Amino acid sequence: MKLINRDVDYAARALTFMARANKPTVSVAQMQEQVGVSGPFLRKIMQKLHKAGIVHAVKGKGGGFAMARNPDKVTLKQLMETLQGPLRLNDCVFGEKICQRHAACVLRHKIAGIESRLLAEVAAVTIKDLA
Amino acid sequence: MKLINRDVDYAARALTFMARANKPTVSVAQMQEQVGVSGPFLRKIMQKLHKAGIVHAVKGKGGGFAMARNPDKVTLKQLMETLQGPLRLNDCVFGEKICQRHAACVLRHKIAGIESRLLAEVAAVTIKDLA
DNA sequence: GGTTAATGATACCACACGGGTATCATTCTG
DNA sequence: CAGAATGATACCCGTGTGGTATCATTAACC
Ligand code: FES
Ligand code: FES
Repeated sequence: MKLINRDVDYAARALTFMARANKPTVSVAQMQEQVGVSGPFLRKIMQKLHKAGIVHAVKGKGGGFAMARNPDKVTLKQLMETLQGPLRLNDCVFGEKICQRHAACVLRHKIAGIESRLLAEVAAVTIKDLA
Repeated sequence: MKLINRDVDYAARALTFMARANKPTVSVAQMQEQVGVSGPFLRKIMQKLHKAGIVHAVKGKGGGFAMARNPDKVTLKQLMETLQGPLRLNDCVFGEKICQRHAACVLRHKIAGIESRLLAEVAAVTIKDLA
């Protein structure tokens, strides 16, 4: 059971790096050594962050990426949602069609509670906390 | 990100069934319809639970499985550990060898905190709660 | 305007894992 | 001995994840 995958891990590092850098833009080439990952792979991650509006990108020579919001406005939860898909820990493994117990299912109920508390926790961690 | 997988889900149902049944032993054949899973698959799960000492097994005609402890002594955490491996949400994705920052890493620190609270939650849910 | 340095967009690959089935061996009851 | 149950394995297959490669596009600088 993984809470976060590598994408999220690398993204957290890259963003932390950017937050500390305090430059207008940071290129992948400048980050890759510190982050400790190959250039192409890091680019793919940054592109996803770009699509999600977490960073903005400047193309062309001298370009790179920059944070689109303040570091304390970017949460771990957002990174997880962006890079590993929507965060539903467990809706019933069987579709609601098959499962008659859905409403009454105690296990699902318990897990829903755990889930909501977990989400609150990952939403409370920001890049600022990491930098 | 899945909190529990199907094995755990089915196991929870099967154990709940057994807890309510209150018979000396329950065979897979008796459970499979209620649990909603094929016989062979459920057997594989039960065998793992047996190895883990959560149920005991009686072979031969008239045999089956029975809970080895009281339902309030079997926790969701134990099922998860048994059926999906040890529960470390995230030790550093890179081995400790590569990662120099291990001790200082803020992200790891945050996640460790989240993890311990999550484990406490899954350890608090017992089969008795579900039955 | 051409070269170079950067991102954008895809397409692809290889491996591990999860979910599930099949098969044969073993043990107990009657 | 026959039948009913678990024990132990071995296998399969679809999907997800980590990672690479390639080409297109944009902007700066000489
Ligand atoms: S099994 Fe479907 S909700 Fe519990
Ligand atoms: S990256 Fe290794 S512990 Fe943070």
